[in-house]
Amino acid sequence: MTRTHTCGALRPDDVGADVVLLGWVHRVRDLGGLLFVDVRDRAGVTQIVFGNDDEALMAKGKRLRSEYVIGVEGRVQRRSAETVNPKLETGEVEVVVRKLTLLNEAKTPPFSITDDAQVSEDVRLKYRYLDLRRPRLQANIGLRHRVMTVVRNYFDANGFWEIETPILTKSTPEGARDYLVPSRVHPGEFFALPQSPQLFKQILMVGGMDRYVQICRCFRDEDLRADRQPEFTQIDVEMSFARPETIFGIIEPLMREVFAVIGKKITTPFQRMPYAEAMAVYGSDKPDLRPGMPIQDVRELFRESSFGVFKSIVAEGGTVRAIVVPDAASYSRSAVDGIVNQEKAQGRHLLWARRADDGTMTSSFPKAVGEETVRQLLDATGTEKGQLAFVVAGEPDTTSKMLGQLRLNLAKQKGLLGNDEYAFLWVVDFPLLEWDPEAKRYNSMHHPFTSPHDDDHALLAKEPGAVRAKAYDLVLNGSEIGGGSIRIHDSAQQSQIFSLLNISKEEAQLRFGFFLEALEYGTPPHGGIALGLDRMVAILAGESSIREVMAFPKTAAAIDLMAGAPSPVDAKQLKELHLKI
RNA sequence: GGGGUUGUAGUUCAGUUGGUUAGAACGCCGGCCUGUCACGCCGGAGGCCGCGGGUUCGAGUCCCGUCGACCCCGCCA
Repeated sequence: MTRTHTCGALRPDDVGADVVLLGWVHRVRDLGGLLFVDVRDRAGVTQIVFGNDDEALMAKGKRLRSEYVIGVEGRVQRRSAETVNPKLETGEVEVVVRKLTLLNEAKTPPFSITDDAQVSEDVRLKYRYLDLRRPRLQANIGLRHRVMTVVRNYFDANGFWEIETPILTKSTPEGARDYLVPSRVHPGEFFALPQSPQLFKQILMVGGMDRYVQICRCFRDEDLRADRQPEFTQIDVEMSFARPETIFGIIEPLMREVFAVIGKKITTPFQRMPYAEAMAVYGSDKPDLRPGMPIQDVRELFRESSFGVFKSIVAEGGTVRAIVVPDAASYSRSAVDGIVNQEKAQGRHLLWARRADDGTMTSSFPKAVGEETVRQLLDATGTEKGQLAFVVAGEPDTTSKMLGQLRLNLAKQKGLLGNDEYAFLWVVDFPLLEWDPEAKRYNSMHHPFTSPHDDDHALLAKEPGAVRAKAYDLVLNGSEIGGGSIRIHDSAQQSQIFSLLNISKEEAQLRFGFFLEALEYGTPPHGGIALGLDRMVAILAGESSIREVMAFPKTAAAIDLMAGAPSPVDAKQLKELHLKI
């Protein structure tokens, strides 16, 4: 039996044709002398009909159950006007069965193969092969494929070569925890799975490959989240002779093409925002611009104010910050108190002030502060009638982070995170280094191969913490979907950075010696970026977890519920690998 | 590592102040039914109440522990 059409293909034009459909029994409707079966495949659902003129055939049809795999030979027939099903793409026709072949039986599935079936995620993950049959995942996985195809074609058209890099590679114990693979041949030694092909792609630039791209799997042994899996897929990009603008100029049109896959037009160039501004105004290095509500600094109002608490915080170098909630008329006093109490439970003190629709001011500021100060605050923050301002005082960093979280929570509650809105943003000018107070030393914010900003070279010796990096993150709707940098191509500068990071020559040699040596053989200036494919596709699909766009994701405990991995192994295997548990 | 939500039939859930035989819907099985499409109607089966311990005359319900799922913080150069 050879398939002539998919189950989503037949239309009135096909009436009279003899066709063969292959697929799964989606639903059976047995009316006694008449039997309808919906046959489903990746493309859709088609109704087939058994009449009782052929008793043997009817009897065979009546034995069909959900998810049996069948082949159907028959003639396409137009449905009468009353029996057309407008919910089906193929609903104007049906196939009158002439021959039925049972290709395979199926156990009764634990959940029905429809999107409306409510199933807990552990059941879905255990029976992932059934979950994958459902329209939602079929659509998501199909979308993922189309995005990957667009990406490959785009980079090919722009002169990039897709080059594979090793999966078994060298552990570089900075950054995330490595997944290790023991070497059988070399007792006591290990490969690591790549956290990203960082060094290899840079060496490809040394190797004159000029433009590299790879849709590659990366591995990080860290705790999971809705947007983090231990293995995930990056669109990894590296270009010789690149400046940040070169990278933006390649990625922005790519995003246009990717979003065209779901029929969305996005505007380029994307907004750019220095890291410092993102932190101050949105309390995050990956701000979601959709809900508005920027954080405002109102410290000057309180420098000489009658509000002693705020005044002394400002005097000690702290700050006072606020966000204004629009359309807050619906917020009852108890709702506002609820928000304040929630913050209080986390040890954070939140004040508020509002203007009612009639202009009346109310606030949680102490009486002694006075109405005039509250009015100034509302004026300064632009809080209009029907709006509400939340205010917090303290260290700049803490206040911003707190208000940043609050604004996201409020936005979520108020439904301000439009699912059809795409707010792209380049966050630029990241600090090169961040101070680790415990270890009392600097760490790379991005990675140790990131080039310092041209204007900040002089600061390297004097004030390393103030040096900006030529690093950039691509942020979409509050999700970090990519990050990259221009790299150091000069081995002397690379050594300088290592010494700032307190990595000794010997240590650097041990960890990245091969890479440092490569830098000495005529390395072109270069830079790149890595985009998180899973996160990108999740946003395109409107999913809140990347598990919904991966065929075989792991649980929050990093377990594959279907395959049952990880699992113990034979003593023999351990012995060969020179391992003892 | 920490915080929160959660676990009862195949699935999703209900289950009162601790009290007879643990319910519903869908699914499943059987019967009837010639225009259904979430077919309908009639009947039936189906439970280690996650697991272990404790309190109690008595535990799905209370207590302790443990395991799994999800979300968040830490972590993720």
